[in-house]
Amino acid sequence: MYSIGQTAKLTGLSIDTLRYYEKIGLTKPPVRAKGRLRSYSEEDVRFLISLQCLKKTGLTLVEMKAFLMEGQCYANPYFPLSAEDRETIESRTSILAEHLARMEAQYAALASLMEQTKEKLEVYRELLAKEATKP
Amino acid sequence: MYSIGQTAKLTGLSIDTLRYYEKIGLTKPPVRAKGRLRSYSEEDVRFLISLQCLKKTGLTLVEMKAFLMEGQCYANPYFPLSAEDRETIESRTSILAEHLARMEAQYAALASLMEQTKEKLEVYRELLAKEATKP
DNA sequence: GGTTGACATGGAGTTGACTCCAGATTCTAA
DNA sequence: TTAGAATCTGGAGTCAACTCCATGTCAACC
Repeated sequence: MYSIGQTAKLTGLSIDTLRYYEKIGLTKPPVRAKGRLRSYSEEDVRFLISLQCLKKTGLTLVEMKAFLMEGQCYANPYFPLSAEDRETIESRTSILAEHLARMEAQYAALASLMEQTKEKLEVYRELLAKEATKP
Repeated sequence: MYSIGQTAKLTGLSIDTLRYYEKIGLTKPPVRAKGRLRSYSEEDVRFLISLQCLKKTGLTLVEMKAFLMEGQCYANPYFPLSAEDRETIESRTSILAEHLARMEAQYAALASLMEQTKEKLEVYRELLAKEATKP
């Protein structure tokens, strides 16, 4: 179990941010050591790290919250779904599918930008190379 | 030439955002029709669209501004560099290289997230398929 | 010739995501 | 036992990036 300070260091999030995420309900309140101090588990830490990955794909905190609530199983795809009814499964599927589509669009845009950037870099590098071999 | 309203529709940016970008110096002031009304060219529109692509790669407006100023050649890689001195070329090269590295990291993170999401989707779809074939 | 609609300006307000602060509590080391 | 460090709470402040507002100009249509 980690203190809030250790958790901040492990995840790269600030102490304030950890408390903020808890306040807005993005993370569940962690256990309290001695009934007072927040105490984060290994799993909590992994979860916080995966949150940052999701964030990088451009989701807002509110979207992430909705995403995680709807698909509780994000952490564990083998979450007991058999008890869920068909509609719930379909809803989760469509949320994931939409999110995937957005990520794919972003992926394609990134790829094209990277390609352009590489070409420009090449032009510069050639220029520098030519300069270097001048008399 | 397009009015600010038409430009907003074409680019997906709001009228206020177009004026805001101009105010902070991210875009150059467009020609004024009848000395009063902003009038955007095809090229202005293309530029605005490419700004949005850059933005999606996670650059802030300030970074984008610096990026575009430093490497004026972003729009045209064959910009007359011969007149520039070696240091300027090196500076542009390193800005582009750093930006490329960031994009590559983001690209890898996205790929891994997409992979995970696809796996989860697969699990759900199988569940739905099984349900469908039940007695 | 009056109303409508698009656009202008300067400045204020909003939103999301933190970040900081004051004052209190508790444990730890000198 | 007192000073320091880490944490607590509730609430205020900040920053980027818009977004809205009041008021004014102009051209066009009825």
